[in-house]
Amino acid sequence: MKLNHLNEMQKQAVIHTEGPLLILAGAGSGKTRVLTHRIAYLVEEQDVSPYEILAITFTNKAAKEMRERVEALIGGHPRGMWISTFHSACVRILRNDIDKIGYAKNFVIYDTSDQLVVMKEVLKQLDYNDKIFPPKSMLSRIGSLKDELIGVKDFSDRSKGNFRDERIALVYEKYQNKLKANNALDFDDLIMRAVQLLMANPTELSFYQQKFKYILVDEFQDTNYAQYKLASMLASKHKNLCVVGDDDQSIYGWRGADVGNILGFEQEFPNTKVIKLEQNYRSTKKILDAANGVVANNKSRKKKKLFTDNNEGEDLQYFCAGNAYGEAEHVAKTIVGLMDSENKKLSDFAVLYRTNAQSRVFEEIFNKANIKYRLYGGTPFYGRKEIKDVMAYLRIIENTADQVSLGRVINVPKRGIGLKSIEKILEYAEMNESTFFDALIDVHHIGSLSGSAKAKICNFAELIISLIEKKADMSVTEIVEYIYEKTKYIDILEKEKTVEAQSRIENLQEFLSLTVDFDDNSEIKTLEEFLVTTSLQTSLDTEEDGENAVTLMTLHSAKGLEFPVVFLPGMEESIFPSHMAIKEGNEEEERRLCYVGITRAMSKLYLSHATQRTIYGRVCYNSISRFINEIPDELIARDTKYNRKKAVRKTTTSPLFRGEMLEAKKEKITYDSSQVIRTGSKVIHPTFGIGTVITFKDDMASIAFEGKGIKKISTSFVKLTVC
DNA sequence: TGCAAATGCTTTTTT
DNA sequence: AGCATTTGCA
Repeated sequence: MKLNHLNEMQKQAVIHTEGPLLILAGAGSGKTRVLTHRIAYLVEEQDVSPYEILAITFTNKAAKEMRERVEALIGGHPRGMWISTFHSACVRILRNDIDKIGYAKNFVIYDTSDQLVVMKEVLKQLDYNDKIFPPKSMLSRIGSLKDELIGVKDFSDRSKGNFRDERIALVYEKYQNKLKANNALDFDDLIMRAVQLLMANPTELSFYQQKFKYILVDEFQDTNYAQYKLASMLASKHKNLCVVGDDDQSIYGWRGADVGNILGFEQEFPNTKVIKLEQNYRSTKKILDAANGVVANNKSRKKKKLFTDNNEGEDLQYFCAGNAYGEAEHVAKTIVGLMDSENKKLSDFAVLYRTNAQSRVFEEIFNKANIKYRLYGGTPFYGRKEIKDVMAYLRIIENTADQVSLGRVINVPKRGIGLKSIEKILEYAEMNESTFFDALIDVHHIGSLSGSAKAKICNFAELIISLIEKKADMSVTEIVEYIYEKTKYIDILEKEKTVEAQSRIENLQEFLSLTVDFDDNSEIKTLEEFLVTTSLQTSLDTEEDGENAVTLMTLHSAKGLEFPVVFLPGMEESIFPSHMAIKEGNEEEERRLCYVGITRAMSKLYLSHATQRTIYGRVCYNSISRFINEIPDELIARDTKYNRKKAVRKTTTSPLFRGEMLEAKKEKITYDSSQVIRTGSKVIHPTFGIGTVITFKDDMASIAFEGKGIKKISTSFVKLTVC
């Protein structure tokens, strides 16, 4: 196997196969290449069986990519090798042996919205006020407990004496019991339960320890305690644990990721070999220097400095726009310009923003400018109501204990089973200590229900039963078609004749093409398998390859990707760094996020800032981001009259600081001065559309909009286009 | 039961 | 602003 296209450090990382290995891989230093070569090297040169290798990533996409690259290197299918995410590896372990910790093997996986349903029920039953115990924050608290492998018992013990925590411990207990009764696990359970299973069952643990002679973990800086524990447990026999990560790219601390796992790795694993990959192959010198300059401001980090043999490159471009629209227009113009002058393709560009809300303006402007884009994130396909409904039917068929799903669709589409009827069924179930589903079947014995209610419930129960009977000899597609047919879901939507209903129908049809794809291509074609893969899938996984479009995504989703030209808009205090981060003192993580953003760029980087921006419907005047000022001055070309010293002084905690407001207002008027608004002018308003100016004094205009009435508009706050 | 109106949120979100 | 959820009323 040829390794001569690897640099010295990369080569060492590939051939050092025995014992713990920590690879500190800077951005763009070729870590995926190292990982894949390492796996290929083990198989080809060291005669390691693929069966003995476990490679863990965080995303399905990364796992898929790694698998493909390994296949390309060894020229074939690595049979028996586990290349998977933490979660799917855990599902695999749990599927085999979860009965040993009191679950049934056909468990379902609950997503965030399912969790919320369960949590609300818990709080209701405990009679806790959901203002004092908000369901969402209860879930996030419990989530972090699970990330740290703190079970119900542990937490209840350690919260003694703390009034609030004692109560939360009850919530936790009840929540876990409910999940178990539904034979369901949430995402955090997947990891925690897998660890619990292995800890409680030495036979199973030693089976996996024996099996996995070589373990690799990618993005190690993003592991939480539970994931770390899982990896180290599995590796404790052979001690061939190779972890790859970059503490400077740790951006998921808020989700329980612990940089300590990477920083303390050498202490935890004696005789760890440490290899640093510091040569960057991605970016120009100037881009890299900018990234280094920013991240150097962080106090807690392993000292390192990326270098590159790449060209010096161009200056970074900085632009100060009047508002978010001006900012997006500038980006659009730059894209069009570069396509023209440098033959760039749409897919060469990425716009990376801090919050999803920022995408809207870009979408609007790109649509106007006829720039094709691909938006990542947002509501995932599987999160759509209609899709969740179909999935709920499927989940019930697989696991009738799943009350959340039953509750979800018992009256969807509407079949006249109301809340009161459901309560009566629940009562009956509780009295007889049966499941909700069994109560449905027994519906005739529920005296409190009216005859018509009984009939409706009976119909529903029969539908489910017929589905269960048929599932064995039907493909997933056939089952779904059967559900559509029997529930008349699509027919009912068609009668609505609304745009939403139409898009729901399209989604339901799209869902069928997913099931067809599954039926054709999946190795295991059971409904159970379909449910697992879909539960663990996200919007990021559905890629249309070869698509020529500009990428729009958050900085978080951009990790691991690269683009020739990158735009970082919204470089403003309280956007980036976000006001939450400033308030909670998480500045360093934001800075790392900025580092991630800058290092996505290969040859061109554009940063921008808008003096005025509407956030949550309020107009804000944010000062320029501290991160801009941390980029060495000589690397940036400033396409503006903006004065750096002034901005540094201007930085305040409140975005609505008075002085800034006045200053910004002045600037804004200059921005719009090319337009002449007078009585009778036809103007275009970004939200109201076309209108006619009735009166205009100072900067206030009364404008009549077609079908929207007369609005008073401040022309210095809203960008009006005169036509 | 079903709807419209009122209210409440809102950083990031690999699974 | 935009969205989702809850509330209040017919």
